[in-house]
Amino acid sequence: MEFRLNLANLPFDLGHTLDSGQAFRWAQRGEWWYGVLPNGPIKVRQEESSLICVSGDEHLESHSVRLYFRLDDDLERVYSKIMKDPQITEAIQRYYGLRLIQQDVWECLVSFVIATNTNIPRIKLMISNICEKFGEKVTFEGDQYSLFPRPEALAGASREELASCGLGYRARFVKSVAEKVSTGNVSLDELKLLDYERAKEVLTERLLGEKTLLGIGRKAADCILLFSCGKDSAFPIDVWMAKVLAKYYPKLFHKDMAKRLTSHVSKETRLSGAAYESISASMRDYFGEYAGYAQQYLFHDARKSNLA
DNA sequence: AACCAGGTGAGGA
DNA sequence: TCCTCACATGGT
Repeated sequence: MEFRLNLANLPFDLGHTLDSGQAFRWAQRGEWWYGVLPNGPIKVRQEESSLICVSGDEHLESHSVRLYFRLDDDLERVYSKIMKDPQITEAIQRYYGLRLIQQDVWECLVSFVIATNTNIPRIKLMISNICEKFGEKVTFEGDQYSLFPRPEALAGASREELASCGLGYRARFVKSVAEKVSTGNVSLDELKLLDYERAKEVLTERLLGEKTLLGIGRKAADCILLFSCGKDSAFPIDVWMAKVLAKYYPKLFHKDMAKRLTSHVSKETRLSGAAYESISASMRDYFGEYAGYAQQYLFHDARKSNLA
């Protein structure tokens, strides 16, 4: 299956989008980016005004790819809404065409459970390992690829098997969420229908003092909602974003919150739950309905410029 | 050899 | 509710 999507006048930069740390299974080989969508492997390449897509999946429709890369988002409109200051304006200019993408919710959820307290190269390695060990195999252009493992496959894995993928202490969290999802204890389909606050409650809820989804805290929940559930106002705060906020946006916060941020950056203290939510809400107020887009530009810019 | 990485859960004041 | 600590692993 091969088709090309018309990008005429659409701001879109495939490279910036796939290199921005929101999805972990894309790899650049030559002029192509290779990835695996829920239904199979695909390779994509950008020309001046079109996106060329090649997949072994005969049922893959161009519509699915449009949705995945969110090509129907009016990026100029997004820019006009979030361009509030020189910092974000510069990031937009540098990474013009970077888009949020709409990932599969289950894959995104597991990815950001794995993404805690580690770095992006190792996140990619761990995810690649579990796909190879537990994912269904598919052939594309003579090479073997692995689909992302279904919930049942990871629920059925032993903690040792998962740990052997390099997950470390995350193994028990991954097994736990896989069990909750595969038994239907938690429904991921409903998340897109709920508003941001309610969806975040579902992901982070405690029943009788016990967490339903182990390994998903405030930050992971925000990433999942932003990258797979269309909650564009979600504003995840990780160590990079804390640095950005402390350095360029301290005036947006009350003195005590600004201090907590700098103290958090220098590892003296951690952000309390209330502090995280307060700061994140301030950024939602500041950037508006597309605050998550702003976050992604600032995050990518901070990483690429190796912000101190 | 400490320290860091897209943090989180558990336990106690 | 907040603070503190442990946690697997691989790279500097």
